[in-house]
Amino acid sequence: MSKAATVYDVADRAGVSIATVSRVLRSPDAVRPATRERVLDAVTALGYVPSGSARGLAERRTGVLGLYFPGFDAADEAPALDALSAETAPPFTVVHGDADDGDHATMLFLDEVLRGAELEAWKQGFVLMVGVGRDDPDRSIVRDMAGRVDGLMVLASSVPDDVLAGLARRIPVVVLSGPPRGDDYDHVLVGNAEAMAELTRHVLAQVGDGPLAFLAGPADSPDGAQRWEGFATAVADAGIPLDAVSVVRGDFTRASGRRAGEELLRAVVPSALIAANDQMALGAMDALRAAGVRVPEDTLVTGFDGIEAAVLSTPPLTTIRQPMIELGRAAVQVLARRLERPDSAPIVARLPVRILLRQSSQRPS
Amino acid sequence: MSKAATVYDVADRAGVSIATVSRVLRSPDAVRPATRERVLDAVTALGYVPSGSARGLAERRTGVLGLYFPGFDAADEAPALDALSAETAPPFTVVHGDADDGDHATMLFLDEVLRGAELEAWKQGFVLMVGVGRDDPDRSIVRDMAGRVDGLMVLASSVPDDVLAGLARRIPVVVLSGPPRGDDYDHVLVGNAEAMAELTRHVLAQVGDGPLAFLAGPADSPDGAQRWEGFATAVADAGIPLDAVSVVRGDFTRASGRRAGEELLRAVVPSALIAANDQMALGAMDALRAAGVRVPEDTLVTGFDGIEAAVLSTPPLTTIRQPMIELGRAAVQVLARRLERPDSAPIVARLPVRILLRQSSQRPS
DNA sequence: TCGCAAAATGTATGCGCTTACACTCGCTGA
DNA sequence: TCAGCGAGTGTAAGCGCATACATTTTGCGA
Repeated sequence: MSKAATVYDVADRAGVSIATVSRVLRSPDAVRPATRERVLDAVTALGYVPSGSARGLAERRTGVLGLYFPGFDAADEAPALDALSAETAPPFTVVHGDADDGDHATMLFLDEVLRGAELEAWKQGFVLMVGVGRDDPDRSIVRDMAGRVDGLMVLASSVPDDVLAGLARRIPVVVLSGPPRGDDYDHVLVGNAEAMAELTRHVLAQVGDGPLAFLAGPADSPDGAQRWEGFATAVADAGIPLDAVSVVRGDFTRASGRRAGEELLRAVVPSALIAANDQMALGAMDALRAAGVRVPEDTLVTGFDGIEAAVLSTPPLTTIRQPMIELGRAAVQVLARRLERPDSAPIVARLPVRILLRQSSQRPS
Repeated sequence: MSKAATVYDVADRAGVSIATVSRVLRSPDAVRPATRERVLDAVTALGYVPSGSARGLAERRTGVLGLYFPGFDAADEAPALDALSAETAPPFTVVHGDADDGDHATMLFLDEVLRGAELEAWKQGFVLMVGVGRDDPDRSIVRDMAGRVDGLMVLASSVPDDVLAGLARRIPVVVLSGPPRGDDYDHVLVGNAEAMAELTRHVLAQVGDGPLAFLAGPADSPDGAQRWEGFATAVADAGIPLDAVSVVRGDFTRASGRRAGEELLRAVVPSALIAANDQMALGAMDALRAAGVRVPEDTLVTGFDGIEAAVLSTPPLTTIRQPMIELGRAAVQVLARRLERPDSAPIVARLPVRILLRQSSQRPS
């Protein structure tokens, strides 16, 4: 790590000017093969790696795209870890039984978005920088990132409107999966409401006007709202009055789904139970099973998200899978396009959702 | 996006020199409150965001850490996606049944490492840049990253030795979870072998010298090798000759585990079956169940990885969970330490693994 | 052999910021 | 009253690279 070589060092060693060194790296055929060889030899000999900062400054573009996520509260309360003094720790610990991991779900989705973004960024020749939103008054990660990247992708509502507007004055911004708002931004949307409506129709087609139940998410969840909306649309379209539907609200956890299921059963056994996410649907199925209600024979159940546990449950849970990987990829594509055509009209890309029909929603014939 | 304001613009508007602007941003109390106000006003008015490149160049450090992963082959063959022309696509598609997602597992682990790294990077005031290794002859992402970051974390064997050595001359490098090799690098290790040995002892304590089976991974997998090693150590220590163990090799998939299980059963019903990963263990349990062999009454089974399906299986599968989040966090800590003390001796952090004892390995009393 | 266009290389400037150093004040203590 | 001082601010020199433009070299035809 001896002081990092620069173009000057390479130029010296190869007996050329720095311009030639730069050219060898940027447009190799602009320099005579013999010279090129000399330079490349010097490069490897010195272990030269061009400074991204200097490059970025001179080129006026960094080749980096930023992806900004809302924070996972859970992670912030992570226990302190001191790897540096862990030398004396035992190489393993034994755990009997298992604590429940809790709200893993949304994190997994974000991971997929990230993977998609990384993949596409690579294809387009960009590098990816990631940031997670945490409520830090003075040190703002988004601003920080905005100064380092050519374009920014933000998950809906992870950045306050005014801040976002400020950043958009400097670099292109694309908003992921949130409703178009301030709207000079580019957007990538997912048709959640439409898919939920379709799934609801699928269920209604089987249960006719039997008693219907909806297991809603927290009142302040935008996702939850969208899903309710799709459901409500389909129900209304079918000519069923919305107040004929039993609506119970949970908090997206399996436990809350279980409680909701028990609550529902005290009144009536619904012909179909549509949940705003998989965890709650699974919890409700627990409650149904405990009460001796069979799924799907007596009650149809559907979820939303497509978590792994949904395919492993008995019966397997019908659900809706958002194209998270594609979401990430699409965001990068949109951003790349925007960068090459800064003045074109705002782009809105809309991605198809996958409805996974499984046993829990198929009444046996 | 009107041409991005610079320090000069801000200085002009505030009626000060650029040095003062810089000072307001870097060390606010070095400037008189009144002046500071004027500058800050100008900053917000212009939507000024400092250029990371210029800053990095002047400061000779970027404040960015790089995390480099081995590539997921699966992702590379991802179908083309053209989000920009998707306007006409249907908002959803319906899928009956479900394709198996395949080797999700390792990706999930990497996601966790990433989360850990991001969390810790934030705590330490860094931003994170991620890169995925893909075999691209000319365009090398690692080099690219190396030029943009203050330090680099690489997953074991995702970077050829010679390349890594070159990069290490420029910036600090820490290697994650791989055996110490070239070794001037800092390392973060996980005691997989030790944990596997301990788990094996736990099993041996119950089955005595009953017939033992080991379900190995592919011959070329370093992970698989480590796990075998731990197992072999414990077996040898118990005075059991290694050739008394039935060893069957799989490829880490559930299907291969199932085949291996069937193969084993043709010879003998083992008292315990220790698998090199969860997928194969689950596959083997499928085979055992199909053959009417009860777990854990007749045969104890253990896995490795701690995937979600392992806790959902019947019976729940005993397994070993690597501390992936901590791995990421530790890597950042090590790197941060290295950056502030460039000349201290190579750091080796060793993280404890968690052994999750569940029903599949507990002979009922 | 010489002349000239094209190819190859060198020179010099600027990208936007940090920071060492120089400078200007308004005060303090002698 | 004035030297001396420190706080506050300005000036200017890079940081390492890309690149427009100037200069040299090469290749080729005459």
